[in-house]
Amino acid sequence: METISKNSEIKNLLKNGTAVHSSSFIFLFKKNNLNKPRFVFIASKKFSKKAVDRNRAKRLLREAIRQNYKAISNIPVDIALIAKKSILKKKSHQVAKELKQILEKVFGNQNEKSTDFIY
RNA sequence: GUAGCUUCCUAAUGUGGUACAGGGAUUUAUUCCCUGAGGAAAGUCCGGACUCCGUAGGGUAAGGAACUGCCGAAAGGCAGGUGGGGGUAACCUCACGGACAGGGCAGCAGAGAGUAGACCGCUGAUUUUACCUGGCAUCAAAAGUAGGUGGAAACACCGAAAAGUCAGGAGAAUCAGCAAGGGUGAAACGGUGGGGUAAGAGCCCACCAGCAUAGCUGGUGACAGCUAUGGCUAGGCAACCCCUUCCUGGAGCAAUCCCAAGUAGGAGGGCGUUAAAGGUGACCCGCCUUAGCCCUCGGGUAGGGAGCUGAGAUAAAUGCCACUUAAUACAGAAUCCGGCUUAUUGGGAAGCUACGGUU
RNA sequence: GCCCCCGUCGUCUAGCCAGGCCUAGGACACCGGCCUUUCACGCCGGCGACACGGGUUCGAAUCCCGUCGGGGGCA
Repeated sequence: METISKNSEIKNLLKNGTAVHSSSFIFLFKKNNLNKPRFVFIASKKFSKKAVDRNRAKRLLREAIRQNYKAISNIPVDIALIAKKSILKKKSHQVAKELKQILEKVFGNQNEKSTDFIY
């Protein structure tokens, strides 16, 4: 999976992306010009003072994406996942399940051809 | 055996899947191999390396350090010394130059809080008292007073008693001496005993504590022990200012250096020359302001690289699911080292202490 | 990551450097009472804090050390 590397692109995504809230994270997405998805995982210092907590939150989100990567591997979209505090109490499979529900809600069935309606 | 003290070690180079980062080999669909968080990586409390700014000498200011020895680049560590505090003990813990250089502080209480002080108290002298005890005297004085009688009144007559003196004691006042005792306080200018004295006091003496000086012994040293002599006693706070000795230039890898789009602007040169742009204005004239285009130059933004690593990223890698086990907690590298401090689980090692039992 | 600053009632603050008068003052808020037909204003009274743990000192909100929490700057 590919991450977004430029600071300006991330700021653009955070400013103009569409947000979907879940209990343990915020899902932000925006169409890009590539033919594959890109990701960014965010856990700020405000989220937790401890570096361990921030690292764990980002790993949980990355693991959730990895488990659901097949479903969105062809969709050209930039995705930001912003951690919420409650994610630290959850197991990895719970987070993956939450992400799966959101992906189905936003992008529909991955076999469906037209994803344009969401934009 | 139970309870405890001290000093340490260890974080599966675990197994099987499946992902991630860096490197290497092979190939250019790839596949394989190696390496990949900590004892605190943390707090950023110290010190150093490194880099830039400064010219770094001297002085001032500011900050820091301060018993001894060893190690160390320094912080700091280890061992020891002296003096406090805690624990039955093993042991733990705190402090460490100077208060005769100077300034400052000490509420309340208390007589007095700094070369201080006299409240109660102790002592002497003088004065005094209708006090007490004892001796002496029973004269004088008190007194012709109190009181009584007579009288209308003036007045006349009768007519006491205590308070005496000396000595001692007691009380009071004044003056002086004292600092032993009481009491206040966190703290009041050595302790005990004897002599001494009007009463007392290092006033004198003995012993003890402590101080200074000298000597000897032990120790590398801080210091300890012993002996002699001296003078009789010296208060607390420098984590208040301060004094003495020593140390410190400032900033920090988001430091710093290199490469370097686009846009705007700067400098130089050329072209252009009364056109153009902007403002005023509903519009025109008019008025005001400024430029335009091209080339070159360096500075420099986004971005990239170096700094940067036998972990070494730059939106930032160690994850997830099972298994075995005592293996969980605290917790995650961003320039690197050395410390300090704080957080913390399970297992293990060595030495030691107290209590109980057995031999 | 590196470097600074600050913690006092519910809130904003005074006191801190220069220790004792601090059982910590003031304003707003809150509670009760008075005033008013009632509310507001006003008056009176009450409740309420030195971030935490050690140390220095006779004595600490104040001085020293260590934790915890909050805020800011630097590309």
